[in-house]
Amino acid sequence: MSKLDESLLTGLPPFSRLERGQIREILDQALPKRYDEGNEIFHEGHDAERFHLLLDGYIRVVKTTEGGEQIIALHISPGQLFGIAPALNRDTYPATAVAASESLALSWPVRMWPEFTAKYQGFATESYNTLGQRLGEMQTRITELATQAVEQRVAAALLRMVTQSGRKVEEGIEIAFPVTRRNISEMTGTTLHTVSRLLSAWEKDGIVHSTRKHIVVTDPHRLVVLSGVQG
Amino acid sequence: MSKLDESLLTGLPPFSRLERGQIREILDQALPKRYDEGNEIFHEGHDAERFHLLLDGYIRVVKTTEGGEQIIALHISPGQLFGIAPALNRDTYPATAVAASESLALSWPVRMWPEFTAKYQGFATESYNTLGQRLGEMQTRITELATQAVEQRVAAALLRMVTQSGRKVEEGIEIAFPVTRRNISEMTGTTLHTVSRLLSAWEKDGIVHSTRKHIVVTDPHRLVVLSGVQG
DNA sequence: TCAACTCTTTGTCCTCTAGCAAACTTGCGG
DNA sequence: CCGCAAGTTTGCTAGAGGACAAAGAGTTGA
Repeated sequence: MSKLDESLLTGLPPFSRLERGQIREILDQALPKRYDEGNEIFHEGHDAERFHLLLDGYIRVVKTTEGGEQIIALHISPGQLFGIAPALNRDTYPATAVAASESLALSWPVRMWPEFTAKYQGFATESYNTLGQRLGEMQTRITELATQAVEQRVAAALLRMVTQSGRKVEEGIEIAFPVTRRNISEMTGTTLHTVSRLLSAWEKDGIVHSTRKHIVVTDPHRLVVLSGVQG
Repeated sequence: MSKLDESLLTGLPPFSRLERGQIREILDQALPKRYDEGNEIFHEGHDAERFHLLLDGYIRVVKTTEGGEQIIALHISPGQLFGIAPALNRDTYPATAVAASESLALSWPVRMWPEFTAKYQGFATESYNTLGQRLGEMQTRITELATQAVEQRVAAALLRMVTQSGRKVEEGIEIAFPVTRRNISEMTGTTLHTVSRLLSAWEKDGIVHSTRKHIVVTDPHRLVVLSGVQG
């Protein structure tokens, strides 16, 4: 296997404060792996053997209820750590990670986590920052689910995806990974039927343009209004 | 001010691995404070100047939406840290903390957080454990809100409070701090009206006995069934 | 090129529960 | 002891959105 290039990690928050030599060390111990769309990176309840860093693609972190319904806990974008159970002293993964599109990730054995945090100044700090942000996002979702109507939640979910992974195209801003109506319903706690109706209505109003697994937001501003954010 | 007794901290998870001398040091720097029911400990958005440990009583951590609605993010029981913004490198409190009953808490300036985690072996570990648990609880609530009906959510909320703070009385198990119908609605994303109707129905079925601000669960098992947990 | 899937759209029905309104109860402060 | 505020109960109504059903469209693979 050829050596990984150091530029992969330079500039990513968890590693931004490290020196070249340190990054070299870290990379030499990383296991890179490619995942096709739909492939699992790890599974809920299984032993947390490795922690991961997404280099390219998108990951959905999913939880399955006793009733068999799925809900999407989190979207991971390139540059983010995920499956960081060791940071919380957990020994199993609390959810399942699935590639939303073809993805490339590095991973390390969990036993290296203490070493990373102790040895590399700033790694722990950045990791706990990330954790804090996720805690905040979850809080936001709880609030939304508890107080907002379905339409607002779906609008907010689209905006979140656009913000996190929007790529500009001529019509507007496109969500950079495949999303189905069902996926959106799993993010917002509704049914795919309702999501479909909403998207159809918004399409008619010229707010979005959507095809199969593919959504372009043509009028982000009106979506913001729909999401119910006070100015 | 007389010295605080060391036994206050001995046995609490964050400090369980410390020696007497260390506990003495920590206590000497703590500021104890009493709060009446309804008093604020800290307010959302304000500078996070101190982190806190609840010794006695119960704390509600509350978030207010733009629309003015409140939702209860978290309940804190004696022995738990709260307002630990510094652990996540935040410099403002993400939510408001209010005493649910008369409470006693210690607090320390946030600048001591790095010292605590560095100096006292196990403090950081235990703190991040706590954080992991809270993350898990939030995940559970998101799942509930997204997939369960109101009745199941209210049943689950009651059970959670009973588990966290249940005290045995002759009729059954009593929630150890004052709770209003409105409070429960703020935990479950419904209205106080609906909660009132549910409690009335359950009272009729002999599952709970409730008075003003006060709830006793007389048949926990049937409540578990209502909450929809699969066996 | 056909078959099987997966994803999407649309229609209809019906339940749950939010919203509104009003009365009642309890407890506290003056 | 009274009056007021906070908390609770209950009735009524309308509407959102879930459940079910069925058909259409796009993709994949044999």
